[in-house]
Amino acid sequence: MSSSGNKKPVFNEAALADQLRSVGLRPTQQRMALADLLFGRGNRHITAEALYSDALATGVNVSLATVYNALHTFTAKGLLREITIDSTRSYFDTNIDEHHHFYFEKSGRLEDIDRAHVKLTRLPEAPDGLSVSRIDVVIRVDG
Amino acid sequence: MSSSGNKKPVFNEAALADQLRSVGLRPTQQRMALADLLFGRGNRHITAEALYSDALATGVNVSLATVYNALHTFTAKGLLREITIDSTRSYFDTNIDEHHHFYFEKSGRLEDIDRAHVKLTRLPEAPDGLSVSRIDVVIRVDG
DNA sequence: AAGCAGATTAGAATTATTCTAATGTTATTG
DNA sequence: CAATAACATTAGAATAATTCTAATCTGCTT
Repeated sequence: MSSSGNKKPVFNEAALADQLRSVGLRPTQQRMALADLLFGRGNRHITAEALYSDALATGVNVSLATVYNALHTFTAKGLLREITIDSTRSYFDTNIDEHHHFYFEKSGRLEDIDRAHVKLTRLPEAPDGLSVSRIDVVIRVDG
Repeated sequence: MSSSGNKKPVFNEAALADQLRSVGLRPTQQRMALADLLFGRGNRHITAEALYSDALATGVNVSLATVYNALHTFTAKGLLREITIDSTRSYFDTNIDEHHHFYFEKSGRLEDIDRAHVKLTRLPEAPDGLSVSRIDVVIRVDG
């Protein structure tokens, strides 16, 4: 499957494998295939189900449970960022730089907004000496 | 149940009923009781399950389905605002003024941030002449 | 008071996700 | 380069949150 599959990886295999190893993950067949789908074709905002469909469509042999495992593991290792829009829509964003989002309510699509375009001022202190782990800004538009 | 129940409403019944009627909703027993729990004791960030427990605890006879119905109806009528933090945590906020939130990751609690404390500048245009229906800012703190 | 639209209900159904425990794969070690 | 241990994958069951269904009930209008 790896060298003669019907969809060759967009990224160099060795580089992908190294990226996984560098965060302490074994470059298994499934992770390699999913990582290629995720990172090999520009930034994506993708749901678990959609990635699973993508994988099946490209002939990758993987179970839905593994897709969830991989997405959560990648997120925990900082390779992805999870964006929850509502209780039935959770996206994994391959752009891990600090940035924000437009959310198109009709299509359910997300679009990145560069951090330079949103400035937060007079931000209150995190109470009690706690530290801020993340700031999410979602701009919902009605289209 | 309404006038001699073991928990009297904090709000004046007639005023609550008028509030419901003014948005086109019948002031039924269940809605009145839920509205009182929601609006009769200061701003709240509450989940459907928690409101259901509250209702049972105060002797209100209501089903979980009705709690969901009421929360969604109230939200659609603009009496509540729904805040989704992650796929398993959806809160209904009785504060419908424009404002933002701290989210305490350990406790799962939300806390309001007044709009005056967050300033968004250089906000990009909504694409295509679409209009912005809402902006959510969530600041996650690790405590 | 009657009738109807709207509301409520219990329980089944659905959806997204996680768990379980058996099997398979990768990396290491000698 | 075989044995092994640790990690990963899998199918299917289980769970959790929410929604649906269809029967019953209640508030409002006449």
